[in-house]
Amino acid sequence: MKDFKQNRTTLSEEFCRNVYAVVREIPAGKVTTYGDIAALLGLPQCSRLVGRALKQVPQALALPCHRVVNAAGRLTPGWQEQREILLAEGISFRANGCVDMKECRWGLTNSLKC
DNA sequence: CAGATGACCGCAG
DNA sequence: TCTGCGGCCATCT
Repeated sequence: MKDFKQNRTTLSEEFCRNVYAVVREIPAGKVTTYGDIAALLGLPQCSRLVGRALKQVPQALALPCHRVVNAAGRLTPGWQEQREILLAEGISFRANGCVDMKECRWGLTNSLKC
C-alpha cells in the first residue's frame, strides 16, 4: 500500500479511468477493439495507449480485458489463457485463432452507435 | 534531441 | 481474414 502512486507516471489518469469504465461495460459474449475504445474516449488515434493501459493495469482491477482485442480480432500476445476465457464467455473463434468479429464485436459498429 | 519499440489502425491487393 | 506500407502517440535508451 505504500508504493501505490507509481502507476500514474505513465498514462493520464483520466485516460486510464475512461478505458476501465468502457471495458467494464463490455457484456459477456462480446468483444471490442482498442480503436473503438479510443474512439469512445475521443482519441481514435491513441489506440496504442489503450493497449498500454490494459497491459499496465492487469486483472488486479477485475477488468474484463480479455474481451479487448485488436481490429483484426487477434488476442493479446503472451496471454494464451485469454483464448480459454473467451471460449467460456461464448466467443466464437476461427481456425487461425481470431475471434469472430462479425458476431462478437461490441461498440461503435454494433450497439452503441446512438 | 533522435532513434527504436509496442496488448494498434487504416488502406490496398 | 492475411500481408505489406505508413502513420499515430507515449515511453525507454
